Amino acid sequence: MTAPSRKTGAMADDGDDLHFCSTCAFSAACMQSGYDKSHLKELHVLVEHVGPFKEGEHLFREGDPFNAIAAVRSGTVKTYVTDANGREQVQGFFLPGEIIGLNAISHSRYPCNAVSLDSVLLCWFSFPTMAALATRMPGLQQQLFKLLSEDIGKAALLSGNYSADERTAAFLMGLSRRYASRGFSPNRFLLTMSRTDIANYLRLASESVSRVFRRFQDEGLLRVDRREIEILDRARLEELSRSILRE
Amino acid sequence: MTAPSRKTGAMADDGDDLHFCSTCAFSAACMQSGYDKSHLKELHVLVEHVGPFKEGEHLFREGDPFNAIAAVRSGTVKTYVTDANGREQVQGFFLPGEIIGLNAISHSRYPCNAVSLDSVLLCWFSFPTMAALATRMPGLQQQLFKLLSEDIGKAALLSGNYSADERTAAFLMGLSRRYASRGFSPNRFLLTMSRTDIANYLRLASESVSRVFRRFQDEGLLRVDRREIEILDRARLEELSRSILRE
DNA sequence: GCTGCGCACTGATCTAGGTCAATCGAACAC
DNA sequence: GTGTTCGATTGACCTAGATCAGTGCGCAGC
Repeated sequence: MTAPSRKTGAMADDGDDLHFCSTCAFSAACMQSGYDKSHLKELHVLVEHVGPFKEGEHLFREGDPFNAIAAVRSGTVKTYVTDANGREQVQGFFLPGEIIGLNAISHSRYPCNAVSLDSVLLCWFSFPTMAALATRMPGLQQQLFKLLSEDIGKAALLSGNYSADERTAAFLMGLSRRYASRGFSPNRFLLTMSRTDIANYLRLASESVSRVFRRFQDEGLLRVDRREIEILDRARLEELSRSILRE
Repeated sequence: MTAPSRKTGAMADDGDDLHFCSTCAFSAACMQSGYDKSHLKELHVLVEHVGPFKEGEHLFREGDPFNAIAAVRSGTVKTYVTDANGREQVQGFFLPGEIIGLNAISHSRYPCNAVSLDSVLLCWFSFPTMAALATRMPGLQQQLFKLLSEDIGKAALLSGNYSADERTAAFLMGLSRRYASRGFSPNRFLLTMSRTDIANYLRLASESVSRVFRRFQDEGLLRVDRREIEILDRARLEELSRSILRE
């Protein structure tokens, strides 16, 4: 929560027509929800644009008091906890447009750490303000319920007992779909995280991730060059990830 | 959602002072949230008491349209999905007082199956009504956010890569705490689910669950007799489950 | 150019837990 | 009582993936 170059009163230099940043999921949601100028007073304290965070900088740490959720504007954020034996358990990667911190509401503290993997820009949304606004904008309330509910499902995905191949395929297809939905190429993208991060996310050893990548490449499913990924056999990868991504 | 002996207009025979059933988490929440008689009109369609469901009967199935969340009044409910190879993945067990179906909001369909493990009584809460009410009762809205947020955390617990011992210990201590918080004995309780269900929940083979139970018994951590559990060395079990249950 | 550093990769082993196959035993029907 | 059934248990293997130990290699600093 200690952010560099914080801009209080977010709307200040964004122009009058853009009360939410273009990449935020809430933007559309709020517009659809009957937002109008009469809500402007709240909006002035609702959104706060911050960043850039440098690679390795923390957005918040486990135990920090919670009062805002964040939308990624650019870059990638990793959330993780450190378990009893000091091992890092990666909980998720957040791409532009995705929302971080919904799991912090219940205990009013962030239950995990969040760190930027590259140069990251964020919007902070004051949660109390958001909630207050939601009582007057049923569509916004519904959107929040929906986002929260989605995150329950996402968290459950990881928990099945799947093979290293299935996990890895699902990880790649998941990224591909998410990039595609933001208008990036679904078939060529850069991994912004290390093999170790991927492994900690998939509950594998980083060596296993290397081996699976290599085998996928040998079998013509994809091309891997360092952190560059090219999907070559989408159908086969979809097939492998079907049991995890469901449908 | 095809319920036996449904009572429409839930309040009918519950007495005027008890607009929510005593075991429902919402009961307290709504009372704290400024609930008063003026909300009575909504309440008449908000809650619907149903049951009993017999062992093995389904409350809902994957893909059913969602319009209500359920609070368990008595008995145990198991939620699960069936993966591509036909294996059952148990997502959770729900004890009296716990809420089922929050993960269905996002897609307006239940994403899993729910089946009763013994004789089950439920309250259904119409979710649209609940949400509408929440716009006028900020405390209720907050409570819903909190429940949803909690479920994200719960779903993440399973997903770590922990040993069979840790998983099993965490499962037992989790049950123990949940029973305790409902006023039951934390040290002696009956498992309402089969070894296979436990194994499918913990992502182990049922044989492994048997072996861990036996070893825990040999080491004096607990006494197991069929489905009866007695916790003997709470400290050691807490220790084993610490990395999963986190504090 | 060289050197050093940190990932990424690869190969050789090890092991936790899965799988397979019996056996046991409580609960129920008769 | 006697079967019968179905989950639980136990033992004997086996295997996916972890671990350990190098090796390779792009890149930054000089």
